[in-house]
Amino acid sequence: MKADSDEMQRIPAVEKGGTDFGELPDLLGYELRRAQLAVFKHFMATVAQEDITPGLYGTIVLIDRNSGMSQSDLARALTLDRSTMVAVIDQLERRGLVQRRKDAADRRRHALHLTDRGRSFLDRVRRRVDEHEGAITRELSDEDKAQLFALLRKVQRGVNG
Amino acid sequence: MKADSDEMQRIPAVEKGGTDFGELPDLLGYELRRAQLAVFKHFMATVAQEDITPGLYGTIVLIDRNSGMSQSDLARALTLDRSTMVAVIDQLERRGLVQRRKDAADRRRHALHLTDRGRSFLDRVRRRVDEHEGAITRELSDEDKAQLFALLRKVQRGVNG
DNA sequence: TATTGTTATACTCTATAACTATA
DNA sequence: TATAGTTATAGAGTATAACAATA
Repeated sequence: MKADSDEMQRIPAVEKGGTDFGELPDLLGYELRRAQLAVFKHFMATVAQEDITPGLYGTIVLIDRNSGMSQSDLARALTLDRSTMVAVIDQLERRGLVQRRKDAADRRRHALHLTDRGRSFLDRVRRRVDEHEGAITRELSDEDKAQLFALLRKVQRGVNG
Repeated sequence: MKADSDEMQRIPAVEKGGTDFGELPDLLGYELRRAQLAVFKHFMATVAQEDITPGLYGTIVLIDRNSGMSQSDLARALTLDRSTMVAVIDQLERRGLVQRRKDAADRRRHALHLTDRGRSFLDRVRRRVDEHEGAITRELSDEDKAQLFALLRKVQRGVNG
């Protein structure tokens, strides 16, 4: 099951030769996709100088909070295959943000740690991400925000549960 | 901070060796992503017999509503490159759902139309999609739904506007 | 010149299968 | 046997660049 692609979008009132091709139905999936895409784009613009993606950011946050966790732990936490983590950690290590350390107790494992540089990178990026978060929710009151989070979780409960 | 607070997003409770690696911060992007992923998965499961994706469904809906539109029109409506549409329409034509017709007025254009089979396919799938929509919103009251759509659009306005 | 459809190409993200080294 | 990390490979979805036909 893949193809979690970025193709589901509502029609941005496309005017071409005066023609408007209308919108897709009022489907929750469409609206979620659109919102998510817009937020993703904004994230990327806000942290452009740092060369990082939401996924990479999440990875670093997780390693910071769970120093010593293994790549497989991380893969499970992110619902990714462990083979997928390899290139991710490769990249972060190449950039000097993360370090793989042989786990003494279980030598199959790579204990993951942020480097000093990784920590200061995280601090810096976190400020940007906070800025981003403030910007994308600027139209929302505190109550709106709470409502939105609650509703999104309700949807997830409905879909899964 | 954290614990199983209702307001924190949980990483798929990864218990491995009794270890829980915690959660990512309460970021709207994460929550949107998770909800969207869950909904996408549910869509795919619901229409599994029909071999269609949300993107393909949207394409067919659009062609149905705008018979005769060109591939470029469609690309603009979906915010995709027109080169990307080629393979999409190829597939739908191969499956006998869509037809390319030379536009008499402008012979560069391919006027797109659903075939009879395409229309009955759409009818069939639409029933499934409605079913899907009902299922994923089953935890939501009508008011909740209206709220959620409104909030998602508010976010988009905040991000773009 | 500009636009439509097309091809060739490439990039990102992800998965599966199979290998190795451990356990 | 089972697990951790790795590699090779594949597939989906997308974009860019360039070209022929047409406007």
